[in-house]
Amino acid sequence: MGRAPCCDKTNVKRGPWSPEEDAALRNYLHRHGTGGNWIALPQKAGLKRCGKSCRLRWLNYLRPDIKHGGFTEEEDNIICTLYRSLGSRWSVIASKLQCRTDNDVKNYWNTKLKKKVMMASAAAAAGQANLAAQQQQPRVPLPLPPTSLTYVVPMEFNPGFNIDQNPIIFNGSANSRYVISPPAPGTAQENSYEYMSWAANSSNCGSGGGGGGEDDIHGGLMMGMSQLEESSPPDLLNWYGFQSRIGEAASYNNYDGSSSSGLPNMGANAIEGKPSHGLYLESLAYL
DNA sequence: AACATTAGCAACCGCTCTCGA
DNA sequence: TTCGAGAGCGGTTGCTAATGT
Repeated sequence: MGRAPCCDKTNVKRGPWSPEEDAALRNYLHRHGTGGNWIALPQKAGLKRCGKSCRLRWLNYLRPDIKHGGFTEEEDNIICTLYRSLGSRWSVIASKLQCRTDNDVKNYWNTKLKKKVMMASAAAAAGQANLAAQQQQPRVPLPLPPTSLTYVVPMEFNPGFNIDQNPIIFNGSANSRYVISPPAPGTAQENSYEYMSWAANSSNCGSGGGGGGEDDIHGGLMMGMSQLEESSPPDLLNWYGFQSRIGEAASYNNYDGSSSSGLPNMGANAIEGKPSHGLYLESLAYL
């Protein structure tokens, strides 16, 4: 035998509240208060609702001292902090915020804030991994650029390379702000074709967001990326991703459809026999 | 334009807690 | 001390609007 229901479910209305019902409940509570008994309230107020439903409607929606939506950054921080220490004690968390209900806080967490926090922690974890990788291997000076290339970026030797911090390229003008943040060594993305593609298309790669995409892979050695078509001014850059070994010739497609071959410049610090990866950035405008 | 999917949120369900008889 | 009614709470559902295909 289970617990007795709080009301006769067959004789109560369920679902969304109408404006008339809201008005009836609001008027009754303004005149009489709850009287300490929500169960008896609906009958007195002339509502065909369960007492629990009335209580919920009042506490979560009709109460004059509550606000909905528009959570501020400060409220986000409070919720996150309290959630970390208390868990899903929504009523306690809501009590620390001005004019918020537990239901509102709970819904906000489940629909928005949780995702926001997860994305932030994933980004932080990736950052930590990158940092750890950088600390693990000593930073090696970038190789000298070959004549036809503005720069060579062997990620393997310089995983923290950030073109933003190398104003030698394009003097940091608005049209040439290219940032490459390689994924952590050992991850699936590291040096992968997909990553190169991402780098060429990512909004991190400059004003205009790239749009280049990638050319063919030749011999599994060399990846040529098409120029960043949408960069401004156009034809400023060629990007060539590469993956090769010292002494191994590679062929690759140029963005214009022609092909080239030869020994990729692996830089003075390349390690014999060890695969290396990177991006060439070729400045057409500055050659 | 039509349909499918997703996001947001109000409301419900059922369990636990509180308190008075 | 026990019991039961009502309140409180957190998890879940289901509806609707927005967005994507």
